[in-house]
Amino acid sequence: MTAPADPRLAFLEGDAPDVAPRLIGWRLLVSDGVETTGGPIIEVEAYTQDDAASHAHRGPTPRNATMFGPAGRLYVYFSYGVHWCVNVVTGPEGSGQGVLIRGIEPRVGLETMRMRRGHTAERPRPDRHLTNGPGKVCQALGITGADDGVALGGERVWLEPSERHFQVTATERIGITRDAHRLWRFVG
DNA sequence: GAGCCGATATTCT
DNA sequence: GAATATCGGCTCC
Repeated sequence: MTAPADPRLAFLEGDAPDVAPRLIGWRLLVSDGVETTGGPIIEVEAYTQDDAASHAHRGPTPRNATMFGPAGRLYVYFSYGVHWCVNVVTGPEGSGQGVLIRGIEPRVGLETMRMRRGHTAERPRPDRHLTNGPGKVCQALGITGADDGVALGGERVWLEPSERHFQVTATERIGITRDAHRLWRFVG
């Protein structure tokens, strides 16, 4: 029994390149017990084990172990020794794959996200800088390594269905060199 | 806005 | 020692 508890999330058991565009529009929400933050997913990238750009390409390590677990969990890793980035794990258990959340529309818990991102009265910045990058999404939503392996659908983090139509465009992935030709970045 | 650069955990050479 | 699924601060437009 490795399927996500929520039957609406059964599609996460598909392969990452198929799941990724379908995640566009789903509202990603995170609660710290007091404040809820999040918004619709608008930019993602797929990573598979058969993909030289993926952390899973060379097999399981302590860092990427969650990618080889059941679909519907978060894989959170520390990027460049500086930022946290979050994936939604996809595919059958034992396959190393996931969908990197590169951007959401900042909609829920705006004040909390501004505070976490350092958008203060002393240093005001436009909201468009809140969640327009994988490291920024984690900072605004309060996602850290403590969330690695957490299942979607609990009290901590969950998805809600899209409330409107998103036109999805496929492009090359960003910030990689190996297997960069694959059109596995999806923007809504 | 574009271009350069430093931060530095994890993994690989 | 080098590369990496990134970002913010800096300079110069």
